[in-house]
Amino acid sequence: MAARITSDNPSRIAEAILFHRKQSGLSRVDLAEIAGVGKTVIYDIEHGKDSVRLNTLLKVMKALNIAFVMVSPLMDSFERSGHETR
Amino acid sequence: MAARITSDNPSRIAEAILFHRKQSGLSRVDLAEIAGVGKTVIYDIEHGKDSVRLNTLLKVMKALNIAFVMVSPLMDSFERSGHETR
DNA sequence: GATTTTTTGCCGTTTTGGCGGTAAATTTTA
DNA sequence: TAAAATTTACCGCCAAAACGGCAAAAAATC
Repeated sequence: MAARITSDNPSRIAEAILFHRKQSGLSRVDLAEIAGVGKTVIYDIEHGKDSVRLNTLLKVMKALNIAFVMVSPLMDSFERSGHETR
Repeated sequence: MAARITSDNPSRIAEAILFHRKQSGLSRVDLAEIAGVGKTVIYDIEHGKDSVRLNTLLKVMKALNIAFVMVSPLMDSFERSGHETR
């Protein structure tokens, strides 16, 4: 239920996006339209481009029902300091 | 141990990064140098700019020991289809 | 297996993120 | 509480991300 991504292996994002798109039976154009982005950036993401913009990736992830989660040892106390998880 | 971020509330990234930087006792310049990015982008991230580039954010997150995780119902079968979590 | 339809790959243009420099604000220290 | 040191805010320039358009490749249909 979780694919850990670091700055060492951001290319796994590519694989995950491609996998989810295929499972959803969508073409790149379909996904681009649903996500509200251009089709080129879908191509870019699936080819491991890690310099895509965060908001663009988040839109694509949302279209594929993938959540972005930040994990760290300090995150517990962060969330307790007034920032709930919705 | 996890802060869920969606494309609806990417501004929580800002809060999380700020919190971690402060806990680490780092100035923006310090963090920028450790992460290997410019100081301006630290400012941008902490001010909720969600159009930063993914690789830049990943560098900053790594410097703060924060992992990026993708979560979805399909992720289990994705990981079993030949893509292990390292 | 030829034709049609769909999907993918990539190019040129426009828009914008990231950078260093510098000023303003804040904090520290004497 | 004034001076020094540190941190934060923001500007203009340059490199590059995102876009639409179109060609090539692949898949579907007959």
